Amino acid sequence: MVSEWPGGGSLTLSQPVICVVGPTASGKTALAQALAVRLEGEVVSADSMQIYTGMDIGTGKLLEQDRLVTHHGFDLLNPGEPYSAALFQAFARDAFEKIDAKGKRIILAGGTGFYVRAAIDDYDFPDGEQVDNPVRDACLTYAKEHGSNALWEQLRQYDCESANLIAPADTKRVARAFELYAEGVSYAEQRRKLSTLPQAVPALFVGLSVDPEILRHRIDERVDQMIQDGLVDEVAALLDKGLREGITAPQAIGYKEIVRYIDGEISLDEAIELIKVATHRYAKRQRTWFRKDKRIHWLSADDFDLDNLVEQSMQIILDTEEVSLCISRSS
RNA sequence: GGUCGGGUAGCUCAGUUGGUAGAGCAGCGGACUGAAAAUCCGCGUGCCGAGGGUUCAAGUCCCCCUCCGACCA
Repeated sequence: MVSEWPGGGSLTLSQPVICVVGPTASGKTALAQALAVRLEGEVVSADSMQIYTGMDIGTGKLLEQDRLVTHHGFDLLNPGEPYSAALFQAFARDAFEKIDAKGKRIILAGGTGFYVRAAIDDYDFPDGEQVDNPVRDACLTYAKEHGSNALWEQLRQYDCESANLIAPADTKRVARAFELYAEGVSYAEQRRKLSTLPQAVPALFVGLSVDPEILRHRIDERVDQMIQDGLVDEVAALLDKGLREGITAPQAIGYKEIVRYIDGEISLDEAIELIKVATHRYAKRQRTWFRKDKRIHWLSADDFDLDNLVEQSMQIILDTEEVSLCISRSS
């Protein structure tokens, strides 16, 4: 029964999803796989960039020959195709049910906080155009011609409450609020539900935390390693596969900078420096995002000791399930 | 050795006719319901290279020392 597990949930699973979260370069990939091996499970990757075919080195995707268990969420699309949190939600839940039906454990490994929440929590994405939304295009065109402030003023005319929740310069959200308005949905109403959003899927969370200074060094080394591993060639190959035409993929750190280098806009050294800085900032945003989620059990990964982290994670998993059993017996 | 630049926030630099300093980047904090590795919001005390002098008042003018760069020997 679903309600036996923390958070309850509307998706019926025999065991809770184990979510491994944390900033980039914290070791999520390794820990998730180790746990999957230990628990006879499969890994679902909640990563907005690893879903793209051919984006391997720059996304830190686990190499095919290194995969010891089945991984889901890799290589779903070509870099020219757009994607969204709503699409990931559907994909992830479908994967959850299939893995669970096989009697296997589900490990969700995610650096994309929004995707993790979309998969686990009860986010309700209204029906509508998944991609290439005409309302969005109209908004972006309007903002381009009249400025982002003018677009925001327009939103205020139609949906004042939502407009007040969004910064005028945050064009993406202003446009999104317009899309929702066109579908008869209030952005403000959606936002209001956020704080009390229930879980839709039974889950428990393990987070890897790394001292910011240590993580920064680790990131720098990882970026240098990516260059040595052939990131430039990888990006060059992707240009022939529509990387420029995409909406989501060209935003990836490590890719947009190398494209500028290939275009002769900046030197390779400048590109490498930009990648490092962008990754530090990304890690910072991930820290902020996950920090506020009180469900997460944090483990220190300052000095990455996989066996130790697996043991600590197992303890958290066992403890949580014991508590759940007690609750279900007493109720 | 000489001449000219320059030494101001972690970095790159602004600093008007002398009134004890401010931008960008980084960093830090935050937001986040269909692009999220995206988008956006907030946070700026630092012996103004050292010492001395002029002045009510010096990052700003004068002297001297020191370091870096360029040029001339």
